[in-house]
Amino acid sequence: MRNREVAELLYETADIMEFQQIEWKPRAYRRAAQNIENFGEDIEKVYEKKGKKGLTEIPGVGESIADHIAEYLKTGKVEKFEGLKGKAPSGTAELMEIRGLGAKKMKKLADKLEIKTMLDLKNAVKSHRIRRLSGFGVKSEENIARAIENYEKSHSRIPLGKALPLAEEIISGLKEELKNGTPGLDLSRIIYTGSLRRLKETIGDIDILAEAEEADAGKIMDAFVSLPEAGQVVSKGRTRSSVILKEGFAIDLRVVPPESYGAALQYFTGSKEHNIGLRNIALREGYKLSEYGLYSKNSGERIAGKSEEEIYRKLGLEYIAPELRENRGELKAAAKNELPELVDAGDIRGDLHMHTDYSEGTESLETMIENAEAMGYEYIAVTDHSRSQRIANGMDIETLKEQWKEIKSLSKRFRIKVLRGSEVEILKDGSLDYPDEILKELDIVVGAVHSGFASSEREMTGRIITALENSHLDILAHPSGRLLGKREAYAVNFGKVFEAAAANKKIMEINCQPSRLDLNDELIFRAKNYGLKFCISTDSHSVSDLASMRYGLGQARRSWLEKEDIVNTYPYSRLKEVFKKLRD
DNA sequence: GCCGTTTTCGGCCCGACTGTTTTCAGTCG
Repeated sequence: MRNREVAELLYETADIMEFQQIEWKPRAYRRAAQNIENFGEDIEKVYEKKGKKGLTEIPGVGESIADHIAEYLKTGKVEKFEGLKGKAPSGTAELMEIRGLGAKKMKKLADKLEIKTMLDLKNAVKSHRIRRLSGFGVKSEENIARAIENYEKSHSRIPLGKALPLAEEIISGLKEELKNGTPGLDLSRIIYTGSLRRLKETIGDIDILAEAEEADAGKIMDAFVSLPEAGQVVSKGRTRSSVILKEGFAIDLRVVPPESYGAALQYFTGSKEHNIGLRNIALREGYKLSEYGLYSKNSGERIAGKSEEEIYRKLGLEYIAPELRENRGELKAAAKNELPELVDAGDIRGDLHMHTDYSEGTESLETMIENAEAMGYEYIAVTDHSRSQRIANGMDIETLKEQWKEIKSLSKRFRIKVLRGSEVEILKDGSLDYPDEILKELDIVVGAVHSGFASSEREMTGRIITALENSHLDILAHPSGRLLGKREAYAVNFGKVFEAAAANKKIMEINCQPSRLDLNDELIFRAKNYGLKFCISTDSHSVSDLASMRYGLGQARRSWLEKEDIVNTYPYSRLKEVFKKLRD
C-alpha cells in the first residue's frame, strides 16, 4: 500500500509551493493528499487496474495530479517536483512543521538569513539573529526556540489509548476545580472534541470545549492554565487558551456561550474535510455556518447553534456520529437517510480474546471470569497462548487440559458462559500449533502470527491463507501485526487474505489493545466489502484491559460497522451457530 | 489545480490570537 507515501509526496510539494507563494495550488495538493491517505484501496492497484482514469475518480485528483501520481508510481519520482525542490530550501517541509512558522515567515528567514534546514534555524536562534529581522522580535525568537523544542519532543502523535484517559483526567480535574465557586455553570458541557472525539487511532493534540456565559469564561481559563498537569502556557485569551502538558502534549481549551455550544462542538470535532463539505452544503442551502451557529446568508438571522443535532437537521441531514465525520461519503449518505446504524457499546455481549496467568496474563482464570461477569457480559472466551509461544508461557497440552477442568468447575459458580479457547500460533508453514484432536475440543480457536515478521509478502500471505483454510480455525487475531509507532504491518496481500477468509467463513478480529488497533479502520472498511464478519476483542492481559473494548469499538464505528457485522454482539444462542462446534 | 442541480470560469471556510509593522499580517485550526 503506497497511499501514505504518495500523500506524503503531495504534502511536501504543497509546502514547497506555499513557500514560493503560489496561490491555491497548495490547497488543491493537500486536499488530494488527504483523500489519497484516507482512500480505502491501494492506489497502486487502482492505477494498475484502471489507469489514470481510476486515479481521477479519487476526489480532489484531477488530470494534472493524476499524471504526477502515475509518473511517480512508474519511475519513483516526478520531474516537475524535482524542479520545484530546487526553488525552496531543502528543509522546507520539516521547517513548516514548526508551530508559528508558515510560508511567509519561512521565506523571509530563507532570504535574509539563509535558513534552509532545522539546524540553520537552531543556530540562528542561538546567535539571536532572528530578533533583529524586521517583522520578528525577541518574543518571536523565543517562541521559535520553544516550538523547536516541542517539535523535537513530541511531533509523533499520541495513541488513542493514551489520549482518551488523559483527556478524561484533565476534564474531571477541571470540573473538580470549577465545582466550587462557579454555581450555575453546566459542568456536563465540558467535552473533548477534535480527532479524539472521532476516536482516531492516534491524536495530534487534545481539544476541549466548554460552555459558559461570558462572565464565567475567565474562571474556566484560570482553572485550566493552573491545572497541576499543565506545564507551559502557550496562550491565554477570553475564548481560547492553549497549554503544553508536563508530559509534552498540547491541549487547547475553547469557551463558547450556550447558544453556540452545538455549533462549536460540531466545528471543533471536525474533521476539517467534513466541515468544509458541511459548509458548502450550508452555502448551497442559503446559510452560513461557523463555530458560532448556522445563520441565514441574507438576513443574518440565527437558525441553529445550541446543539449539533439541530444543525444537521436544519441542513437536511441525518445526525452524523463523530466517528463518521471524515468526508468519506457520510454527508451524501446522511442526505439520503442512508447512514449505517452504528454498533454501540451496549450491543457488546462478550469478549472473545483474553489471557490468564495460565500463559502471559497477570490474573487468575477466576478473577477474569468474575470481572467479565461484573461487566454484564453474557460470555467470554479464555484464549491463552499455545505451546510454541514459549516467550509468552504458551501452554502444553496437559496444562491446557487442566485449564479445561478448572473452567468446568468454575462455570458452576458463575452465570456467564466461559468458552474454552486458545490463541493458537499460526506456524511458519501455516499449520496450527496443536494437533487436530485438541483443536476440535476447543470451543474457539483464535489464530495469530507472532513470528517471522520479515517474511516476504508471498510467504506471509500463503501462511495466513493456509491457516484460514484450516477448518479448526475460527478467528484471525490482529491480522496485520502492526504495533502503533513501533512496527509496521507485515508484508501481506490483504485482498487475498480477505478473499480466503470470506470463502472459509472466518471472523476477522478487531484487536482493542491501544498499541495494536488491528485491523485498523481502513482495513476493516475494506474487509467488510468482502462480506466478512468481525469480532471486537480486548486481548486482555489483566482486568483493567477489559475496559479497552471502547478503542476497538471506535475503530469499528469509524469503519461504518453495524451490530450485525460483529459476532460478539450476538446472543449466545446465535453465537453457537457461528462457531458450530460450540456445545452447551 | 480542482470543481460544478448556481458555474467549463471564477471561485476556493473563516474567525481568534499573537506580536509587531501603531492598524494589521501571519498563522492556526
